[in-house]
Amino acid sequence: MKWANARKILNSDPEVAKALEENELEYQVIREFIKARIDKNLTQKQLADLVGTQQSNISRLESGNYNPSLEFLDKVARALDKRIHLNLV
Amino acid sequence: MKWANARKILNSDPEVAKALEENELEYQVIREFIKARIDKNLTQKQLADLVGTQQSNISRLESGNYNPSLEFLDKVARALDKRIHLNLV
DNA sequence: GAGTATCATATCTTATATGATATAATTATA
DNA sequence: TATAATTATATCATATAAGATATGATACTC
Repeated sequence: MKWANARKILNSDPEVAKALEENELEYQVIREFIKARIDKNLTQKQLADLVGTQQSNISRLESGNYNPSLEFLDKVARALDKRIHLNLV
Repeated sequence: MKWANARKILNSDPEVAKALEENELEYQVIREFIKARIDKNLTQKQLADLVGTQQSNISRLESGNYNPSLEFLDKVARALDKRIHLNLV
C-alpha cells in the first residue's frame, strides 16, 4: 500500500489524524537520526561513545516520547558527520 | 561586502571560525524565527500570546545563548502558521 | 522631550532533559 | 538452543528549559 493511501485511512479517524499531525515532527526527526546511524553502521553504543553519552540515552532519543534540545540533536548529528538543517515552511 | 567575503575574513581567525562553526545552527534558527515573526507583523507580545507564553520568553529565544527544545520551537512555529522541517545533511 | 510601545535582561520557580547505571527484552550468531 | 550483542526500559541525580513577573533599555509617536 502507498503511504498516501494508508494516511488517508488513518486520517478518516479524527483522533488518529490529530495525533499524527501533532507528532509528525517527532517521528520524522527520529527516522532521520536512526537512518543516519544505520547508514554509518554504528550501534547505539558506538554512537553514544562518539557523542559522549550512554547507549540508553541514544535509545531514548530513538524511541520517542521525548523532547530533545536543539543542542543535543546537534551533538548527535555531528557525531554522525552530519549537520542539522532547520527550516520554517 | 558579500557574506562569502566577510566569512573569509572571519575565518582567518581560528578562534572566530570555531565559534562561528559551533553556533551556526543557533543563529540560523534565530534568524528564521525572527524573520517569520516580522513577516507576519507580530510583536513579541502578540506571538507570545499565540504560543501561550510570555514576551520575555520569546525575546530569550530570539536573543541567543539559549538551547530550546524541539517542542518549544514547534509550538512557536505553529503559532506563526509554519511547520519545522528538520533534515540531516 | 514626554509618553508609549516594543524588546532585552534579570531572576525566581517548577517541570523536565540529560547523564548515568542497572537490567530486561530482543535479536543475531555459533 | 545457548551465548553474545544490541536495543529498550526503569530510575535516580543534576543541570537547565520554560513559565512567570518585574524592570531596564530602545525605539516610535505626538
